[in-house]
Amino acid sequence: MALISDLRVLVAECPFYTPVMPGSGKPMSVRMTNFGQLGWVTDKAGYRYQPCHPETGRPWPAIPAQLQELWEKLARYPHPPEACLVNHYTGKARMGLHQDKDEIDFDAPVLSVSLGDTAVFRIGGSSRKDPTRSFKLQSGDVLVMGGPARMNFHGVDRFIPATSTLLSGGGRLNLTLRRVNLPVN
DNA sequence: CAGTGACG
DNA sequence: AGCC
Repeated sequence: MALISDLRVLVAECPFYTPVMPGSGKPMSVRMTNFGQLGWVTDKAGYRYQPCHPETGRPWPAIPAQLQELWEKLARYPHPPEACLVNHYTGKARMGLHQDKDEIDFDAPVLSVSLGDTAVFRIGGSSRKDPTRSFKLQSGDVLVMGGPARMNFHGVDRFIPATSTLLSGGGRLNLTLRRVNLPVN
């Protein structure tokens, strides 16, 4: 897969870092980096989108063309993504139920690409108390959260080790393409 | 309070 | 959309 070799090169320029929770500074279990004009970051000060890597200070590299094309095909949204959050799951990494709500444009979908080990994904409704269900997300699966599902709570319970050989070190990579700001035109 | 948390 |  050509995307994987691209990703290796890009991640070398914008290394994964360990994000921490606002206020508490508690480290999250996933490691993160971003591509695109804007990247989602979290630190003691809060959640936000910013143009540069919090540790290197360099701008995030561009979103790979292959991912841009995937957005064009599947997002059904007439403007390009501005951000690609890259989450790396290793060991006991998980992601609790949350909403993606730090964007301004809620009309654009969030498009997620799973790579590497299979994830046990969980999704509920737009209210925290809505019932949830879980299903597996395999390497190569693309999930579009758009329309009424845009604000659904979702997370990753765990990943299942050794279910893919795509990533040399094992683990799971999740790429989420997002639009952040409202389009100007 | 917490919390992209634990639990579902 | 939030609301333990």
